[in-house]
Amino acid sequence: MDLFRTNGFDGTTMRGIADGAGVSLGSAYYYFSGKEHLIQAFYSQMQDDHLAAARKVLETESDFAARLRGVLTVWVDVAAPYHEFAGTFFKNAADPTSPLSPFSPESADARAASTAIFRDVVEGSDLKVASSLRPRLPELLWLLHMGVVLFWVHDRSPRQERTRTLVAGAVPLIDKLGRLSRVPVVRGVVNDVVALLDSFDD
Amino acid sequence: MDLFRTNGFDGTTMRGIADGAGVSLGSAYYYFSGKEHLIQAFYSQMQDDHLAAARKVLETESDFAARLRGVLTVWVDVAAPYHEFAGTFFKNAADPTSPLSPFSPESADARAASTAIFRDVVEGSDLKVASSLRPRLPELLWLLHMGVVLFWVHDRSPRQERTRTLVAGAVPLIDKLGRLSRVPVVRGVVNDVVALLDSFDD
DNA sequence: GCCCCGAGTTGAACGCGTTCAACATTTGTG
DNA sequence: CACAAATGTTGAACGCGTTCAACTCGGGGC
Repeated sequence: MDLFRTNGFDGTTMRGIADGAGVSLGSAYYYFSGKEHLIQAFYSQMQDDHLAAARKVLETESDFAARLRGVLTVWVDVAAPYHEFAGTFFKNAADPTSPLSPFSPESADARAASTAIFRDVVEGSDLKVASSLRPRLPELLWLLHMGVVLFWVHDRSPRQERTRTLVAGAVPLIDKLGRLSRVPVVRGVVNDVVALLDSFDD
Repeated sequence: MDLFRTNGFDGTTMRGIADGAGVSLGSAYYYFSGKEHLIQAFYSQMQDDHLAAARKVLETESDFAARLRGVLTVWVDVAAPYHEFAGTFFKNAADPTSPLSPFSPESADARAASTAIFRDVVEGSDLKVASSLRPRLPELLWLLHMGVVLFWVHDRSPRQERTRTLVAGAVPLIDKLGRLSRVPVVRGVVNDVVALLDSFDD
């Protein structure tokens, strides 16, 4: 971890890692199938930290907007230490053939765990949305989360303030949009959107 | 191009490229600063092809939905030959430190050219949207395009049919949403969204 | 005591992307 | 024409991720 933080992902060598761990190069490969595998460790560590931090938020907040904002903001906090080399980190995750991709079958568990957080965000709140939309909301919020992550990766502002501002600004809009989804004129389009999502469920 | 198509990005070696071109390894590096640079060639080639194909669509269609759908579908057509190794292609593009990232300063020109297509899509049509939204629409459609690209990269269906279905299904919704944006209740939220976008224009 | 098996360890070796000092060729100038 | 500067060209060399045949070693089975 120190090596990655100091030298970045590409700057850190397997030989350096082996040396640092006091083992030979070959032994490093005995325990980790490759350099990518080391990222997995980060990935699930971050996920666990986020889950724990999110739970704390969800214990204290009951308002939907506050819950959503809390969960998203807390992710920025948890991910902050890794921001510097998050680029090369997510570079590998963007490869659809990589098991690290958030859309890959191998990530299904992690994705489900993450979606569960957002299900909790919705279900523990008093949010009222169009009935057709409700069951789709957790995965849509997860997608929003992925969008925030993408923004965060490209965010060069100190302490990732821009990402925090984005979350603070976007969440009330999501909240409003949720309410709006029940208005008759809007509900029609919302139902269409949900129908489109359903059609991709094979 | 043949080599990339046959062996994928990682499977293609600079030595192989040099051999195939009948020059030495060193010469390959004289003309291309690195393997990444070769992707740039694809990138702009595809962009040019898309621009040309999009223009043809925009010459014949006047309805907004038809124009948008045409431009997006035509991209899938243009990109189809490269779909196999598009993964490793976009893997590098996802790195925010890479000049290949669609959000990087180096891609500003390409991004502007692409956004211009969508400006044409909007301005050449009879679309009526909330006045505040209109100037933002081109970049929002470009963002939609990036979403389609992301979906396309992960699309394993033959001939990328799923992506085409997505476009066919999503475009009418965008169209409806555009109309909806003028309805008083909705307009408020739309204005808020635009205000949020504006606030990130520093 | 002996043997063996499997878990753990090692560093040489491979192919890769990339760099670079040396060389070859073309172009411009007197 | 000469000859220097600019423009190409080359393959050896470097460091990297990764592989693998050879090795060490502890602890059962007889």
